[in-house]
Amino acid sequence: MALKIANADIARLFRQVAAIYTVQNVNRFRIIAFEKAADAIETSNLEIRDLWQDKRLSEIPGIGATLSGHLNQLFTKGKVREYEELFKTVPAGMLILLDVSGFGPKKAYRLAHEFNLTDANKAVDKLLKAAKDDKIASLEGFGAKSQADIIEALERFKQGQNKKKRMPLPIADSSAKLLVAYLQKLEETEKVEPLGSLRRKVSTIGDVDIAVATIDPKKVLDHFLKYPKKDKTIEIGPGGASMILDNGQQADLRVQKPQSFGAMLQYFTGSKQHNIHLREFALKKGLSLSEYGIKLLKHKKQKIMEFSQEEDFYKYLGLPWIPPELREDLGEIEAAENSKLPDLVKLADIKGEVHIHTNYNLEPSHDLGQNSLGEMVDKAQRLGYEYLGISDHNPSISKHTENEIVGIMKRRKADYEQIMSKIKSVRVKLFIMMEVDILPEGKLALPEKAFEFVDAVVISIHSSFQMPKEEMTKRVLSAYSHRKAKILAHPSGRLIGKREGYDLDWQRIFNFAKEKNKAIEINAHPARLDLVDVLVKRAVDNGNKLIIDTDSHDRESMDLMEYGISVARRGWAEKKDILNTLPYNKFKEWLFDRR
DNA sequence: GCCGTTTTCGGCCCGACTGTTTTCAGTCG
Repeated sequence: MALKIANADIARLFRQVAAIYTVQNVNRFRIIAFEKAADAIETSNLEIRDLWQDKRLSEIPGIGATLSGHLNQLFTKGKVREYEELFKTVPAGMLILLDVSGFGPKKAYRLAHEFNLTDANKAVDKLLKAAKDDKIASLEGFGAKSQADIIEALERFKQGQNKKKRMPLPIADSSAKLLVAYLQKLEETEKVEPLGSLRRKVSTIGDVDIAVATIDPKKVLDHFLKYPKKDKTIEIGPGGASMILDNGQQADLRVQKPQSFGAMLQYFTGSKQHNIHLREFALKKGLSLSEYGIKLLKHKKQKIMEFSQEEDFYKYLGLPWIPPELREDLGEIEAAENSKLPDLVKLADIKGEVHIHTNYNLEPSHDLGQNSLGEMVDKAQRLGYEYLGISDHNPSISKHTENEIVGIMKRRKADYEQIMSKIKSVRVKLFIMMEVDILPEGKLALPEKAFEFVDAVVISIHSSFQMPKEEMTKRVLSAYSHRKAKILAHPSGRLIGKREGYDLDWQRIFNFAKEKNKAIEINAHPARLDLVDVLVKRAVDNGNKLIIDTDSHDRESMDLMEYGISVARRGWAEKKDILNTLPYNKFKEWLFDRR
């Protein structure tokens, strides 16, 4: 059994080690190695302890033999012997100060040493008092301003204002779209693009970052700061500005002249690790990259080459343009070099979806949808879909007898068929399906006789989330084995920022699904975005078929398909990997396959 | 400490900003 240690805590530990090495002046590349590993762990969408259990630590770039050994100790014993020794060499307060913004290794050590901050719990208060007693300004290398900054940073830290919460992609993206539309209204705006994690379509976003290409930065900045949804301005500079929106999100704008917009876009899209790798790649070709463009190393005096298009920036390096969703340093640069970049699935490839709820009342154990079958079909038609599968939640098994449930199911099928026959000029074909709970013992919450009235079912877990991995895997596989269970919905059960996914042996799930021709769902619901991108990539590599659903409980939610597409693209999925890109006949063939 | 279709040894990204500085160190992204 692995001790439950979160990624954030492991990353923090590695950064503490890096900080101590920094003040000890050890080889700086060893320090960078710890920091790089911390970055990789912090941004990983998988729990490191799961990877450790599955012996997949080597998949995390930057974790080699030594750090694997350290993690081994950490998960089995709760601590790392080498680190314990290291921690004894510095005052304990130093490590706390590292969490305060503006404090790096040198400052944290210097002050912890100077004021003898050996008690971690009292370090912040003790240092704050020293600063207020005017004891820092007189130290060499410090001054009145830095003392005031320290006081402010420590007070903010005490109020717990250090950590900024990340929000689900769809939430940030809807703000970004409004802001982009607003910026486009200005004549001086030549181009607008989101930046950073927003452009890479990461599942969780910190700030809304946007770039504008313009010959008149001042005018664009003024326009930005007059945004009606602005709450307050944070800062203004010549190259950009930041504001807080009325929904509490932070929005940053960067302005750049059109002729060097491409290099800037590339730089601020990231990820950090992608950019570092790309610069190392460029160095070998004698080129130095920055947000301003490309320099030739042998002609130091030469003017920097500018790029208005990101495509040209990559092209100059001898690479095809790499889609932002792939820029995570997970092999995309090598793939680009060898012309092996995937042809990623697109929203326009989608021909239907099958995890849709209506307001048809079959007395389910979970929530009903808000719109009728007719309304949902109408929406599907407007989206240009060829087919729609209705997967209402199963009737509550505690409130009904088996015979009652069979009756409800029979009536629902008849009602749905009648409704469809009455809708004029309907092109969308209907699949009558159901989302069925996987009960704790691995049975499906639908009587066997009721399966006669569905084409296929989507199965999912809505209770008993805290089971050990082995039991949970058996539970899912048992339910998945039903001949009509074709789709495992929101497979990890995670709720972004609220609930971690449950423990599953993914390799076994994937292998089973592949063998039995079943699908793994990418659920596009804003709070879910589940399966996560890294597991999508693993499934794709494994040869699995996936399906992207919105899990809509109202017709507007069907527009959220694009976020499921984002997850699929981040998982390197192509059209051929996604079942609901198939035309109706092919899709039906798959849905009714009972191997 | 990590990593490898030019290396199992010898490399390892780039620049902005800030404060305390007369030329740079530390922090951040």
